[in-house]
Amino acid sequence: MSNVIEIPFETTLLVRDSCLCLQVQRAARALARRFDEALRPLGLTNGQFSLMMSLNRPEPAAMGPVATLLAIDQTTLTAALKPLTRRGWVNILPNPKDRRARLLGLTPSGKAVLAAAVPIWKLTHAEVEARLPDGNADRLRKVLLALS
Amino acid sequence: MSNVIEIPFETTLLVRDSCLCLQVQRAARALARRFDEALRPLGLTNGQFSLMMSLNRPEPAAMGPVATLLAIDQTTLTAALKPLTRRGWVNILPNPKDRRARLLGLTPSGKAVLAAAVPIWKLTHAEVEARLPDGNADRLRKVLLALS
DNA sequence: GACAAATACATTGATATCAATATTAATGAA
DNA sequence: TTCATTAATATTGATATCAATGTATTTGTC
Repeated sequence: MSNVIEIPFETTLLVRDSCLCLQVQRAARALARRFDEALRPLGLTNGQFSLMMSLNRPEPAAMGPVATLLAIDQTTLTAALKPLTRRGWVNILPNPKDRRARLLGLTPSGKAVLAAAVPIWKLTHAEVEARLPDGNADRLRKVLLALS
Repeated sequence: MSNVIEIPFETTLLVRDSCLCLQVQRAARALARRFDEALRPLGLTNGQFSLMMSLNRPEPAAMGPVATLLAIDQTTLTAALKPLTRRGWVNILPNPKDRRARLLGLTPSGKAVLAAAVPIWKLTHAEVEARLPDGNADRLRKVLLALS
C-alpha cells in the first residue's frame, strides 16, 4: 500500500492567495531590488541606506537600539557594520560610560554618501508611492507597524 | 575649513516614519521570525514552507515560474533547493521536453513534512491576522500585490 | 541545415539573516 | 567584597539574496 500524504491543491492556492508572511516577503524583495538598483551608483543597498540613516543622530547610538529600530537581530547588525566600517563610512567607538558597549556614528565620507542618497531615495519612494491608490500609503504604514 | 555635509535630523525622522521600503523590510523580518519559530520543530523556515507549498501542484513545476511566483531571483531558487533536496524533501528531474529545464516536485517525505506544517501555518497565520483591525488583511494583501 | 539570438539554469562572490554560543563587563544580593 | 545574574556585543555555521557571469539548449531566420 502507498501511504503518501497528499496536500489538497486548494491548500496551496489558499496559502498563495492569503499568506501575509509570503506576501510581505515578496513585496520586501521587490522593493529591495528597486531601491538597490536606484542606489547602486553610490555603492549602497537599501539596507545599508536605512542603517546609515538611522545613525544620523545628534548623539552617537548604541547597537541595541539601532537593531531594535531596524527590527534586525543584534548579530545581523554586527555583520552589517563590517562593510560600512571597511569603506570608512561608519565608525565604531568605545563607550566610556560602559566598556561593553560601542558607539556608532557616521564619518564625514559616510555623511557625504548618505547625503547623495537622499534625493535618490526621495525620487524612488515617490515612484513607489505613486503606484498606490490615494491614502493607501498611510494605511499601509499603520498596518505594517502592527505586524512589526 | 570643515566641509562636512550634515544631513538634517528631520530627514532621518522622515525616512524612519515614511519609508515604505524600510517598513516592509521590518515587517518581513518580524513575520519571518515568527513563522520560523513556529515551524522550527519541523526543521522548516518560512521561506522553505512557501517554496515547498508552491511545488505542491498536479504537474511538476519548472524553475522559472516558481521563482516568479515567489518573487525571488532564479539563482536564489537554485540555492534554496539545495538543503531541500539534500534532506530528500524535493526532487529535481530532467524535463524530457526541454533538456535545459528541470522539473521540481515534492517527495513523499516532503509531502509529509509539508502536511505537518499546514496546521502550524494556519494557527500562526490566524494569530497574526488577529492583530490587524477587521478587514485590514484583505486591503493589505491588495496593496502588497501592487508593490510586488 | 547553419547560426545568431534568446532561453533555462548553474556557479561564484559579496552581503544579509538568524540560532547557538562565547566573551566581557556591569549589577545586585549576601 | 564576592559571586551569581544580567546585559552588550562578537563569533560561528547555515541558509537567503542578488549581480555578474558561464554553459547548455532551443528557437527563429536565412
